[in-house]
Amino acid sequence: MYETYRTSMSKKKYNPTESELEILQILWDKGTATVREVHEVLEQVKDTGYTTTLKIMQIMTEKGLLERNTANRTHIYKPLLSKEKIQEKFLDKMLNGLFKGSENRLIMGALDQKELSPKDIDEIKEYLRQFEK
Amino acid sequence: MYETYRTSMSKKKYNPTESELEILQILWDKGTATVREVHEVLEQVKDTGYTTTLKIMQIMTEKGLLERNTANRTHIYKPLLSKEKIQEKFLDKMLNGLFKGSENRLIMGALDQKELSPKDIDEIKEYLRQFEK
DNA sequence: AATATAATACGAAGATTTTCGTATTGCAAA
DNA sequence: TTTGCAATACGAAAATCTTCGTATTATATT
Repeated sequence: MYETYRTSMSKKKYNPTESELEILQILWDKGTATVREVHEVLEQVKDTGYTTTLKIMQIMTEKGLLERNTANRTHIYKPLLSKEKIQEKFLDKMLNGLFKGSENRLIMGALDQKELSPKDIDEIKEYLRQFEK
Repeated sequence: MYETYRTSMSKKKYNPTESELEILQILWDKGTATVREVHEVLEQVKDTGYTTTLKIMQIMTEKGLLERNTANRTHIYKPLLSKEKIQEKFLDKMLNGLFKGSENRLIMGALDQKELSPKDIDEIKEYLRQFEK
């Protein structure tokens, strides 16, 4: 009933592609969804066909990024990796790549670009405290 | 003497690929370099052939990512986009993509992952001040 | 029951990126 | 000058990612 091909990808850390990431974000948001549901959100942002979305989600399942319930004719998909996990992975890549040696530029850049709420600011200040000596 | 093909890519914001990014980072570091020099750094990290590096750098020049001085037989390459510009672009992508809605998780994640020096911390604290109303 | 609708499966074409082999040529050393 | 090495040019294969058309089948509608 539940499928999750993971043949030969067990350990290999898998990097979602651009398209896969878009789909993951929709699934994280919804928790669980059918291809149709994902596609309806996707096509508002991107000009793409239904079978394209389907195909990518099928491939993602093969890769072990998604799991699907095939009990009914209309399959229901669920992400296998948490948003937090993937965020961490990408962040790590940035810090050890593009921002290596200028890590705090990433932090300040983020502070610049986003209007953070006073609450966010406080949260960050509080968070900073733990690093002082 | 100086080449920079920019045919038909004038406005199109160009996204460096994974491999291109690796090369850019070496060039930002060195300021200017030959293919050989770039390749010698690259192959310490990655199993790759000389002509592969050459080819990619040639393509990058066509794309307008690099400029090369062909006065001598051994060409000298230089990045055309600043590290800061690209950093900003990627950061922007993260904030509007993966981290949309949880922007401060990016900041806190960055604080976690890197051991920031006390100097960095102070800098960030100082920087934060400007956002408090 | 017949027909229409909607879903999956799947192969293959397209597009992009990456890798590599080979040809050509400049330059230095013998 | 001849030989050998190092550099570029370039095409094409390989690999990966994306898109799409078509076939098949389950479910709903009439």
